[in-house]
Amino acid sequence: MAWPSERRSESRDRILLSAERLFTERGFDGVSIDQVMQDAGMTRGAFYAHFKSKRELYAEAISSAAKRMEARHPASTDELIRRYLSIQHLESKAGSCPLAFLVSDIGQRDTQIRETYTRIFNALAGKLGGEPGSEPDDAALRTLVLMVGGVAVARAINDADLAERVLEACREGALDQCASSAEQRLQ
Amino acid sequence: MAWPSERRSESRDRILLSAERLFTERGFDGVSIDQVMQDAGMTRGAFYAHFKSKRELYAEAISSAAKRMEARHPASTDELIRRYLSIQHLESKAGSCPLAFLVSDIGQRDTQIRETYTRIFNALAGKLGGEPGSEPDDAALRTLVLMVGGVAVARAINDADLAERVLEACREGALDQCASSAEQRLQ
DNA sequence: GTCTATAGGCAGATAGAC
DNA sequence: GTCTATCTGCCTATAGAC
Repeated sequence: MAWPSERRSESRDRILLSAERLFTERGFDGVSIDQVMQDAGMTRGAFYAHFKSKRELYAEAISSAAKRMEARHPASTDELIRRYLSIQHLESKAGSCPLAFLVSDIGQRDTQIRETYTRIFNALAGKLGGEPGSEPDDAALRTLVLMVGGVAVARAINDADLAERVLEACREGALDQCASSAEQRLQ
Repeated sequence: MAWPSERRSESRDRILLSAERLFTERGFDGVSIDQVMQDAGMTRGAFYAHFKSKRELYAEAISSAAKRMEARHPASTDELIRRYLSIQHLESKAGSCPLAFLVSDIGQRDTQIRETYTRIFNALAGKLGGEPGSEPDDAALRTLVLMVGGVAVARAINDADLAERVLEACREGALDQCASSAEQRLQ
């Protein structure tokens, strides 16, 4: 969902870009408006000329980060799974998926933010299986949980070898599930 | 791992119990020491007679919450999966699993806290498959990611029906995986 | 050990000059 | 639109009375 009636200034876009990166990396409480504005090359006072509140910025940043990811999605589902469940994604400082990086941050936020998260989740699940436009099927939900959960867990644990093994195990599981689900659809 | 050399006062246990519930529900930044102490029936000043810092309390609370869960684990793996991936677990105000509820909170914390999380993760993974004492196998890692990820995602999304469907899809996947993994071990 | 009081810092949001 | 300055409130942590 876009906000077509709103003007997009260059400053606004710079704030949003900084917010995407910082919020995804550190969560809502881990980032101050001051830090976002400094990263964007401005001072605090200018913030409220572009956004109503920190919460509004957070919701827009998550939505914008998801759109940016979507724009770079590979054509093949297999390739998407491989890139998502990779060390590169885990360690990326930009372009990370808010579904995984913020999954346990969202439950504490307000309705608008949780709606944004749910919309993004549904969109990605729809890409992974089921008829487009209708509800995603169970296999797609499982695959997406393996992707989101795998990245979230690998980021939490403090053991690089175990993190790699988690990513690999989930990658195999997700690819298997996708293959057998596509097979079933051909029957 | 316990701290056997430390005395356990009744007050200390009450603080810890409140911290388990509040931190698991709202995360590190979502809870103040004031709130924990009020919940435990004391005032702020008494806190530092029992814990060195908020971070220390957080680490101990996560560890303690995991131990409390473990003590109530059912004998059967299937039953564990069913209870973990249930609405009751999702909505429980106490006895929830910090692995799922805090998964994307942990990456922002210090080494001690991340080590605690990793240790708990390994312990639960070991219960789900592989030889006891050695490293958990890939199927166990996948099963645990489905459980942790399923609960985390279901908590994040703002759609009760979809949350139920996510839990159910993960439950089926985890039970299937467990069954076929046990089968393989018998061969 | 528990209390009240407070130090010292940082946060979100606003006001008004330019 | 962007700046500096400030209001207001909450936080962690400590000091000192009891």
